[in-house]
Amino acid sequence: MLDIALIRSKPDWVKEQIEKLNDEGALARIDAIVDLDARRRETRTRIETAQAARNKLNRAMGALRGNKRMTDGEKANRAQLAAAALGAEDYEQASRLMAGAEPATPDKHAEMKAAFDELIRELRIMGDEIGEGFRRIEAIEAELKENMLWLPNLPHESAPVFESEDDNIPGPMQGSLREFDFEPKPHWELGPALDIIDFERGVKLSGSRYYTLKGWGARLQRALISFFLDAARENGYTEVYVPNIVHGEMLYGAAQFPKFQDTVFSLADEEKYLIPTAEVGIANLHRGEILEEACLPLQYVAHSPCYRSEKASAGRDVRGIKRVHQFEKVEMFKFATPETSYTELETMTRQAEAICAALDIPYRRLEIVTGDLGFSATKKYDIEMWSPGCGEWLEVSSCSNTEAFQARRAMLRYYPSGTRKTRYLHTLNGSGLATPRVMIAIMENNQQADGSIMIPEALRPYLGGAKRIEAIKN
RNA sequence: GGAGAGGUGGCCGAGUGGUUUAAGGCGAUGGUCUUGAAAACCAUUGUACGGUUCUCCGUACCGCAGGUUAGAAUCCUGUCCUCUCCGCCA
Repeated sequence: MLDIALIRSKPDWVKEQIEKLNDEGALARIDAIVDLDARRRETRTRIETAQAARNKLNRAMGALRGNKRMTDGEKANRAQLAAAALGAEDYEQASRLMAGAEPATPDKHAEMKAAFDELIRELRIMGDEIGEGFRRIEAIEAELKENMLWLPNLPHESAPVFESEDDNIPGPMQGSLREFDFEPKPHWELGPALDIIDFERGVKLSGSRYYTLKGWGARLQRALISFFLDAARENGYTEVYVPNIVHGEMLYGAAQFPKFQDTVFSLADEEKYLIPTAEVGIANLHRGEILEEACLPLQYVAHSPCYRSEKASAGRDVRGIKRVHQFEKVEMFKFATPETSYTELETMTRQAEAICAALDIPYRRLEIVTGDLGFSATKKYDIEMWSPGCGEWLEVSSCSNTEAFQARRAMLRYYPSGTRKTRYLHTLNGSGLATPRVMIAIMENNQQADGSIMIPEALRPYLGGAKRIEAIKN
């Protein structure tokens, strides 16, 4: 979520920022938000003032009824006078009467019960009006929140302003392209040929976009996961294992919901969901807590399966394992102060690149332009590996700073050193890395003329020292 | 899955409808005292939102959500979670 105070104070500036994004409809929400916010504050101030008066009167009521120094006649008379004052909406006068501060005439004939009933009747009228007011505030705030939840994050000033993903700015390729003296095959041919990816049986089990890995395929994936986790740990990230099934609230916290609700799988008999990334769990780890600045930045890494329904991508990338409903990913995540978050983003991105370099696969960094930033990032870098079989660049990592966008939703805060004033943390996330696409890149780059695949040196310790996935002899 | 017990501030813990502030303790922070420290004593103590503007004031929050009441931590209903025992299970 954005800072409502920022929208309130600089609505036109916020609109200018949103115009840089490729997000139809977000702009119109700003005017609605400004209006709802003004109504919310006006109503809240008015109703809370009335509530303050009522609280005071209710306490005075108890004090009057229980007062041991007053005669019943005086109490009855005071109740009568107070009820009249309430009828005239003079709450101060009524309070003073009940507290015994104003003179009253003890009246032996006044009926205690009748007098108090009258007073209670006036208080009930007041209470009904206030109740109605709070219901109105709730409705306004629900609408305001709904609008806020649909509003994307604003781009950082350093994000290049262009329209779409076609304008993303590629950096120079790192590493060297393989030179093949044969036509390199795509992984959807290599996998079945080596009997390490079985598409048919995956489809038999679960339908399209599911697959099974077998033998070296399954082992290669497991090796990659271990390698990625070790690399992150060496960079100072604490390894965590998080639930793969979470409350919907966590998905709001990580800013998947409400906008991307239909990309997430939900459970049939519970209000819980399969995570689309381990980021969901990590981002909410410190939900509702207030951290001390001295422990920042907090760095976590987690491996998890990622479940994505991919409804919006029907028909795209239908061959192979580039876009599937279930895959494995190692996710890096940082909680940082606003002062350090952008240098932390650079560090994290370089760490993801270093993993690509260690695997000896040609890769490049893509600077994401404002029109392709997505919903929650202020600045983003993608890292792509070249796949000679598919003939395309594969996104294997995406590193983002969300500033306080997730922090406001999940209540992630810290006390700056020496103060007790809370501040929102900045959160950063980056894949490090995602397995199916890295496997594609390894298979397609390292394929040999005889059909075998060379295993990157960095992975060999995880595979019993094996150097190569041998072709099947016919 | 069955039975029982419970959920109150950073922590422990009191509080069964009201005479305006969730008692008390621990911890933490600041101060006094001291060469320094400890001890003792004094003071302070959460979060969000709104108003005010640098200091306060107000509202809400006692797991969560409803309800009863002029008034709820307290009574009622639902729900979630934790613990203990039993059953099942890797």
